[in-house]
Amino acid sequence: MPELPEVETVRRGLSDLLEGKKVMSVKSDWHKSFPNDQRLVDNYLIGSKITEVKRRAKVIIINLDSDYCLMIHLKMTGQLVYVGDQRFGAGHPNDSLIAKLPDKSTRVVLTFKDKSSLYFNDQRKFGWMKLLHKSRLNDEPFMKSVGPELIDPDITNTIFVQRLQKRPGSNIKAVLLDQSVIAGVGNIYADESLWAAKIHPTTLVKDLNDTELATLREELINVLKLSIEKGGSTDKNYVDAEGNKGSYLEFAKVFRREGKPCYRCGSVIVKSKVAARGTHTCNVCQIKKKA
DNA sequence: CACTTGACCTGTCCGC
DNA sequence: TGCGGACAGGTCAAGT
Repeated sequence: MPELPEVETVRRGLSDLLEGKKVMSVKSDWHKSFPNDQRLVDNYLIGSKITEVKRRAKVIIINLDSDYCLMIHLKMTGQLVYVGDQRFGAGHPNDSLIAKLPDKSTRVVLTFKDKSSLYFNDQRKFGWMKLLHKSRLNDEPFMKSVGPELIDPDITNTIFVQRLQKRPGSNIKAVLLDQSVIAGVGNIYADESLWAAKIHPTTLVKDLNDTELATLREELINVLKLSIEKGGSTDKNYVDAEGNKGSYLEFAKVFRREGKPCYRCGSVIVKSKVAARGTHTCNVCQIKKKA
């Protein structure tokens, strides 16, 4: 999906657009995208007002003024796009996307009292929107296992290193992608931060010293913060709450740059498979290390 | 237990 | 133009 910067960008947009909106109706024609009991939907979603839009790792949480909330995971291709009266305005930059909604990727539509709507689009149907009692949120499997986020200032380098070193025999990229170790990093920002830290993705955690891990942490934080500033990365599907694409990939150093020269040394960026994911590296700058 | 692979889906692109 | 296969930003369950 969208990784932490994309989800945070969506959250910020929705927070401005949705707070105070009263839900009037919900429509979904793909059960796995909206796996909720109709009675609960009728009693605790319809007629409720949105009070707050939060994020934890790559999950969005929309709090309602009932005791319930919506927990949303966008997975690979999910979008949450709000359409208000700009659909009818002239010259809006996103007219083309917004005017077409709902489209064939639309899985759930929430309509509000003021006639505006929130579209949950998800081409690949991996994502979901669950209505949960607020007190049960932390019983969800994802919430139970999810680790801390590096953009949280309380997560010191010591904590970061301790968490990674619980997986000494795994390659560093697989560990960065494991949400129970560190939350929010996905394929793009794993590749970007490893390039910046000059670490090859197949290097085993136990073969990295404290200096290298400290550098990796710094670079992860830099990459995540820069991407949030740029509104995230749009590779194919990702858009924010108003249908805008993110611009981070214009600044990417390796991701999707296979065949192009490394910005540091000029060698050709190559694509391989690590941890079952497409992986971009400069194999001159990023040497696989063995202790 | 630690770690890796397949499954969940649709759409697109590439080679034959 | 069609068809098969690989691949796509994520996470689980099931395998070794």
